Formats: sequence, structure tokens, C-alpha cells
Amino acid sequence: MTNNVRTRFAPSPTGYMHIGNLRTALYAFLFAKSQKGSFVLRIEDTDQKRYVEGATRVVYETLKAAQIQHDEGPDIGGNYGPYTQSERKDIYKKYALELVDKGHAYYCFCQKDGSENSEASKEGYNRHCRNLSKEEVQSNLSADKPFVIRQKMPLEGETSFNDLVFGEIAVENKTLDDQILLKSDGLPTYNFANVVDDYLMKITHVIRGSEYLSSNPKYILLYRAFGWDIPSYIHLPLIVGKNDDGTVSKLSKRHGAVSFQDLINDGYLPSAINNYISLLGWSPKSEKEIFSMEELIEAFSLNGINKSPAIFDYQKLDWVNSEHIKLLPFETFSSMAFPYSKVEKTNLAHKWNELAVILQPRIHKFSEIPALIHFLHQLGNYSVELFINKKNKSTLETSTDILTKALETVKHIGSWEVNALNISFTELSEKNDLKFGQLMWPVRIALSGLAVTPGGATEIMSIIGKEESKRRLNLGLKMIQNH
RNA sequence: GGCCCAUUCGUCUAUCGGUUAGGACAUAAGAUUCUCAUUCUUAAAAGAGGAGUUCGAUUCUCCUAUGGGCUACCA
Repeated sequence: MTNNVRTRFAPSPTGYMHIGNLRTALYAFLFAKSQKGSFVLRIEDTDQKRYVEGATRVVYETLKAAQIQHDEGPDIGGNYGPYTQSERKDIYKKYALELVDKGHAYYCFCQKDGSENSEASKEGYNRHCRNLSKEEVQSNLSADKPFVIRQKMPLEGETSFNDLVFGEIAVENKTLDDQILLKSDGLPTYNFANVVDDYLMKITHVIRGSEYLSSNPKYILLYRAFGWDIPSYIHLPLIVGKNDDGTVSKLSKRHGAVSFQDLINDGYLPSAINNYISLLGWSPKSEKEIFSMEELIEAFSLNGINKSPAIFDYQKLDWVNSEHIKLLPFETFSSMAFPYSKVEKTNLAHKWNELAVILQPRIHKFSEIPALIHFLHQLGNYSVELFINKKNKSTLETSTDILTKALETVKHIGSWEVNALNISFTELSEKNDLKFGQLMWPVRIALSGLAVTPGGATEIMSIIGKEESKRRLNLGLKMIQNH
């Protein structure tokens, strides 16, 4: 006895997890968990042509990494298995034949390509085999002719259903194709399998992308043909990408990273990805924007889902990610960021801890790190113009003076660490009646060759060491003098 | 082509007939900071167009436009 909420995520294993699919999984998971219900994973691998080795593993790994844990599924079992469609072949056949018996479906012996009995037609299948006599069917079957089973759509009237997001949707039955239920290889199409499985697995709320909205009346007709109860429907607005010409289209590779794995490789945190995509098409109706998974479950509600497609915005993702990075305990950040830093086999490795401290509040994603710290390995060419800065009243003349004094100061510093450096430079600024910022601008430029750096001048000095610091300060001074 | 759906700042969104149309990202300016960044303050920025219904429409209805989805022996 259970009237508990049951939702499912039913990906087709393609070898990667598209961000739109991940969001569907997330919403189905959030809704189930917010209702104390169950979340089921089902693998929809009925398309043999698209079979990809190891693709189901990607599904498991992604869901695990994203903390979207299912309660039932191929890998962990459950009371309604098997959860992989290719293992349910006999079930679909049985139900398809039941529909044929009831007169809601029929055998079709038409060939896929050309020929007289072809279904080729711009208006869809011409229903050639819809009214074959029992004898004709039987003789074709005996002759071992390949066949498919098609749904016999009503020719009149209309079919409607109520979507929890989109509301009442009605379609005229005559616009519906006699779609294929069972393919000639004996496997079901998605259109058939999803209905049979959702029923057998006792799914109460079907959550999926809105690309299925217009086919849903066909599924409704299937439920009715079987005499089954119809589940609740929640169709989600699509996630789209913005093209260079300003138009939008279904999010794809040309827009940037579109799979969970791509985003991870780019240095985004799973928690940030969840957080961001949860907000694409759903609003918590509060001003809170940064959520942990627990908070999402707590806040999730169906009436926050909206209907219009949402553009995937990498800039906002960056911001959400930076907020999640700042929330990380330092040790966690440090160990996660290290592999991205490419610092392991360099002389910066033993300075990693210091680096991590200044990196954590500054970066949006881990992949930014190598470019940010490259100047520590090697000082690039830079323009003397950088020494000129209005805000800090820095000119080439003042810079010459300051760098000369800085070099002098540096010589006499005994302990080469940030605090000692700060003390010495603070003294220097006071002695010369300069604001700290005024003093440090040219110093930082000479040390880094960059207008924006992770960390200030003293932190940079401490990391690159005394000799290298002196060399770079001298270099800067010479550049100005030769200018 | 047919069918279905959508349309509030550049972007994500709030508003469930009466608001100076709110927030966030991005952008710009300023302040703070031991330098850049962080942080803080401020600014600029929106109801696709046209008819209705109504005392009153961003909100309800219709039309148009634009965009998207479906129309496979893919899901």
C-alpha cells in the first residue's frame, strides 16, 4: 500500500550527460525528496544503433558526483525491476500484443524504404496496414515477413490532459500519427516503453523536458487503451543556448560546455552546477540564490517552475561557482584546486598552500588557475604603461623613485615572509609619506607584469623568493629608464 | 507545411487586476581595503505589437509578430 510520490529519471545512455538531462534528473529528484517519495533510475537503451560502450557507467558516475541519488535502479535493484529496458523486451511484446487484441494497435508490414507499400509521405504514415484482414496478417506472419506494431489512433475527436506546469493541453486526434510501438527488431520505441514502464514502476509524477509535450496526447491514448490510471505530468521548459547571431537554439556544443563532465573539467563544482541549473526554469520565490542540495530539497516546489525556455548563462554560473568555492573549507579547496594548478612538478609546489590562500577568494572556476599564476613561473613581457595609474597617482617618475627605494629596502630584509615584508614596506611608505597603495602599485607591476594579480605584491614576493623579486624589480626599473 | 508551446531589464527571474514593476548576474561610477581581487554603496536597464473585457491591465480573452518544440523502426 503506497500512495507515495514516485518519480523517475530515464536517460538514454549516450556516453555523456547533457546539462538539460541533468536538470530533469535534478528536478525529479528534488520533487521526490521534497515529498519524501522515491526517485527511480531507468536506463532507456532501446536504440541499438546508438549503443555506446560504458555509457551507463557515465550515468551512474554523474548522478553520484552530482549527489542525485536514486532509490531504485539497475545498479541497486528495487521491487519493480529490471530497470534496464533492453532487459524488458518480453514485457513490451506482451503489452503490445494485448493492444492488438483490444483493437488499439495493429501489425504493419510496410518497408522502411521506397516501394509500393512504403510509408513514405510528408504527412506521415499512410495507414496502409491499418485495416489488414486477420487472414492477411496471418499469412504475412507465417511468411516470416518483418513487421512493426503501430498504435491505432482515433480518427476523430480530441485528446487532452492537464500538465502541472503548462496546464490544459488539447490536440485533435486526426493530427496524430499511427506511431510505431514495437520496432521490427522486437524492441519498443520510447513512445511505447515509457508508458508501459511508468505504469509498471508505479510512477506517480512524470517529469521530463517539454519536447515531449506535443507527443503526450499519444501517451494518454495509450493509457486509456490499456485502462490504466494516468500519472501527473510536469513538463520542464527547455534549456537553450545563445548563438553568435543572437538567436537561440537547444543548448549544444557550439555554446560551450554542455555536459556535466565538460563542466567539471572546466573547474565547476557539482554543487554549483546543481545550484545554477536548479534556477533555470524554477524560482524559489525568495531572494536566496545560493543553495546546498539540502536547501534545494527544502525549497523546491512545483509552482515555482515556469514555462518559457531559459538561456544557459555561463557568466552567472561562474558567479554561483565562485560563491560555492568561497564556502569550501580551505583544506577541501586546496586539495581540489591543486590538480588544476599544474604546479606539481614546478618549484612552486612547496608554495602551494600560500597560493591556495590567495586563490580561493578570487577565482570563479578551477580552470582559471594556471593562467592566473603563470606569471609566477615566468615574467612575461609587459608595457611600461602599466606603471602609470591615476588612482594611485603613479607615474613613470614616481615609479622610478619607488622601485629604487624598494630595491634598497629589500636588500635589508632578513626574514623573507609576508608579515616581515609588510612591516618593512609599511615603514618605507611612512618614511616617504606615501600611501601604501601608492607605494605598492609599481612594485606589484614590476613583480608581475600584470594589472590584476592573485594576491598583493608582498604575497607575490614571498612566493617567488628574494632573488627573483630583486631581479624583477631591477628589470622594471631598467624598463622605465630605457623608455 | 501541420500541430503544440512560449514572450517582464542584455541574461536568470518576482508579480497570482491596483506596485515608484522587486531581486540576482553582467555593465558603469564611487567608497572601503596593506597593492589587484574580495566587500559595500549607487547608477543605467524590462512588460513584443494591436484590439478587446474591466473603474483599472504586465497579469484575463482574441489577433499579429517573433522564438522554440514535435512531426523517425531517436529518445
